[in-house]
Amino acid sequence: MNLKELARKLDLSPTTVSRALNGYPEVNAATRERVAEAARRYNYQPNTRAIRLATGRAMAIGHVIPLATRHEIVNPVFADFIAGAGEIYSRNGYDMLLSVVPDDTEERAYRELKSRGTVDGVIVHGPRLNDERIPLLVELGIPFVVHGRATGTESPYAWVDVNNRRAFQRATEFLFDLGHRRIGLINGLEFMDFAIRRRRGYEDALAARGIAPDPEMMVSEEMTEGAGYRAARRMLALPHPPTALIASSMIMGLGARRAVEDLGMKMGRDVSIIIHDDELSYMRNGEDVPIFTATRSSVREAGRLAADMLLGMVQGKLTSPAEHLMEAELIIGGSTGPYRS
Amino acid sequence: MNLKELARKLDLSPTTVSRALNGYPEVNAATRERVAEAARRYNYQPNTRAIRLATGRAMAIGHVIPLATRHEIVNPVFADFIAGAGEIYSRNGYDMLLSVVPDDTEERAYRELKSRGTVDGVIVHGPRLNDERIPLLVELGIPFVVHGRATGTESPYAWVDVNNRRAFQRATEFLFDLGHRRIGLINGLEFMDFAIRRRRGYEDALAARGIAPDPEMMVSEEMTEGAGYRAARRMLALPHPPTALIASSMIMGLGARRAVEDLGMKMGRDVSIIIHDDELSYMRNGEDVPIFTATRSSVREAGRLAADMLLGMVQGKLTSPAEHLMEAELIIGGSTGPYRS
DNA sequence: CTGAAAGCGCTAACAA
DNA sequence: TTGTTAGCGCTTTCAG
Repeated sequence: MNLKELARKLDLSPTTVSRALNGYPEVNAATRERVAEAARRYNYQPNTRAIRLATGRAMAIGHVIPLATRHEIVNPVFADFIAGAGEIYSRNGYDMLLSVVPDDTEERAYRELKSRGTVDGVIVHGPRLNDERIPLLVELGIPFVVHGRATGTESPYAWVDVNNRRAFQRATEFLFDLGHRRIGLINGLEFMDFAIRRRRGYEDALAARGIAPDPEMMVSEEMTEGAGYRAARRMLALPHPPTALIASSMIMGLGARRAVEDLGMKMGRDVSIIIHDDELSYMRNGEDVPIFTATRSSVREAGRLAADMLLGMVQGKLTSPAEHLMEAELIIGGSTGPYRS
Repeated sequence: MNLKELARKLDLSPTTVSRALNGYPEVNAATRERVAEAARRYNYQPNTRAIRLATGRAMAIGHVIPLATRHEIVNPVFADFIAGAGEIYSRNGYDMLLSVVPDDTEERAYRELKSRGTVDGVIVHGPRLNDERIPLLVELGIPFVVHGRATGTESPYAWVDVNNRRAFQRATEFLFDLGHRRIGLINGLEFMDFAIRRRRGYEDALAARGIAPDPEMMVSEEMTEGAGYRAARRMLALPHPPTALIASSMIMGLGARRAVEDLGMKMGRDVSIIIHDDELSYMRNGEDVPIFTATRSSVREAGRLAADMLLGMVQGKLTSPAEHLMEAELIIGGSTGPYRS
């Protein structure tokens, strides 16, 4: 059943039916009702391909994941973020396009996205230090929102992020309060923006206690289990080993735990580990309190928020994200870009 | 730059240009070269929206993730699978659509996919026991490939899977060989097909040793860290506790390790844990040998394979996946569906 | 308030 | 080997 057929059944022109269905004000209320009823009866579904061609909009948002950051997908944060964004898209009739692009092809990928018109906007995942994608997207005129931030970029852009710095500062302080004095950091690669911020939080906490950061206590590696394993092993084998570790991701943390095991040490006695993004790190005395990082529901809200912002930009009816930010304590959204209140 | 403009520059009809660019045989070689050259010079990119409307194809494949299975995304296997599939899509000019759909809306979601024509085919993730999606997709006539299998479904369908049964059988045997006699299974929810197969592998190994499965040694829960934690705690607190655990996912395994820690036990002495999908479970004496499960590269190959099969179905030029299967030892692909050799 | 007509940018018969 | 002519199913002026 397409528009023309439906119109014929109703003895109306396709134009009127289209207008009725799309909520144009000039349609007679009775007519509109009749149209709506018929659309329901015949289970009319507009053909998206035709809409896209006619309007010139793609009705789709791209989520671009650099292959190098593929591991990002494995992050629970990513799943929740995507789920949140997906909600907003489907509510608004948009599709979500996932592209995993090889790092060396990234620029071309964005240019094609633009010239072929497959998406109306993009969510940028895994921002890096001085991320070149941001000026590129600005230049191309593709609306975008960054999941995270890109230190060093001076182009204005919209972003949604969690407070990585504070999370690691708090985690470090927490360990200090427990009596630890030598704390190792097992971090992701420090060209990733979040990793930089996490390190800063860790160092801030050290500084507050008047402790100078020790290079041997800080590892920056790819976020894999193997890297976490090797990092922990190395640190724990030092003449003056750490008594606690902070791991920057679930998967690195798993590796670190495994290293402790292989070294014949005992968790909690010989060494303690705090894992960022670890669900159980939220719990204190059995209560589900977020201690160090964003909760699952707030990450999901971040996804909704980012999608919301982006659709606003795409459709030209922008709103300030400010009120959302109040709701989700751990999420710092913001924009120096095109937002109006 | 669109087709018409390009044609005008070349003093040719849009038809000829289209044919030249799309490799139709009837075009003069010289003309084709001239066209290709011009397309390059003017950086001509065909408008996907127009192609889609004109051909009636969506040029897109949907990956549908039930919200209940959202956690699937967090699985490293998912990331690799997606990355593999994505390769094939982009090589063939297809887009990858990700839809995370609420469980109660799933049927409607598929019907819409069909009637709005947003995708040409679908990859079904997280198949369940007697999965109703399979007959539905067959009924709707949407080409699909299942990532995994659905026990109990008698409609024929194409699928790509890893050998979950064998993986868990081997893991269990491995623990037996190490001297363990009481082994706990921390499994995902057993309406998920993979969880059923894993349990079967575990039970097969027990049976081979003449050991009857003990219900107290088998937990089936949502694949979260909290569930893994609680399951391990409960089992380890039993009067006759297990000396080893097999966890069905990284995230459950992390929870289990945490439980061991909280109970003041020592990994490797008081209890051993094998985690499925755990990168380090591949390593034996430092050598990178897959022991229990699929390797990252074979999962990626599975994604490629599934995408390949699906595109074949979609485009009507089907080929048998048999040869791929030889390459990737741990992947069992197959189809009782529309494949010809 | 409703309709006629043109057009979005491509593809695919059918002619030449 | 190339061109002419209709569409694909919708939206969007412009008239009425």
